[in-house]
Amino acid sequence: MAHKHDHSQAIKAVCEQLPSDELLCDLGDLFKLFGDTTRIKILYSLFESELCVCAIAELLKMEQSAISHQLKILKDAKLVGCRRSGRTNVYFLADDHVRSIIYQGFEHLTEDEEKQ
Amino acid sequence: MAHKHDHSQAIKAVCEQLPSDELLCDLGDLFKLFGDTTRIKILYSLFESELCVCAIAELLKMEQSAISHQLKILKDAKLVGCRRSGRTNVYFLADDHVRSIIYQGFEHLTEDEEKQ
DNA sequence: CTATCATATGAATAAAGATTCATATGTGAG
DNA sequence: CTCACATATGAATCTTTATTCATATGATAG
Repeated sequence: MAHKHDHSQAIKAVCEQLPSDELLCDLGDLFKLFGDTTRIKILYSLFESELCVCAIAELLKMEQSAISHQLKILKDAKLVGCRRSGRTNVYFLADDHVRSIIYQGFEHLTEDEEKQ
Repeated sequence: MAHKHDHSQAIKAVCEQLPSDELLCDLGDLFKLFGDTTRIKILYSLFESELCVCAIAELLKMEQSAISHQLKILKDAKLVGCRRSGRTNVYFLADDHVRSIIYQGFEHLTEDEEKQ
């Protein structure tokens, strides 16, 4: 064994409660999507209304290409959906979970500030 | 202007709803903490009971050093707390928000699976 | 005190990821 | 058909970040 004091009981107990490795990885991957400023801003922008790519780029003052790349990631993960309208592509939130996840994070931050 | 069709109205409206840049960055940074498999596993392990470093390392079959580094990140972000007990350091969840944030992500994933 | 266990930490390496640039695709106007 | 606009995408670059290794710190038992 690598260590001297025994916690096999504790480990065993926790181990039984722990979700599968695969689910835990998926969970990490999900939060990773929210763990980038640009993507958070994109998602937040879509809270109220759907938007086309160049509107988002203009709003965030970023290059269209950067936005497109991030939108692709969000779309692949099915956090946003996409619809053609004329020659623009309109993106929208695909899921209300996006709202609630961001909302939880928001709550955490704002409550922290109150404590200070 | 960089583009031709006009969405200044939409941009203006969204812009007013958007939280400050600083808050959005903080939000990204918060989710970044959850966006790593090791950290998610650590947090999840602490759901039921507090644990010392080497118990977590053994549980996750990872090196003590790697766990320590991640625990530092989580502690600096105040997602976990730490208490000395003899010569071991015992870590615990610092905040119920951690549970609810992870829970929301969990919900999203499991509902997705139902749809398939 | 000293030896040993538990943990922390700095530096180095490796891997992942975001942005940019150049260019391709796709669509509608004329 | 052709042009211009909107978007997508591949490759390259730059940054960030996770892990490992070596070692430092800190605490208790004897």
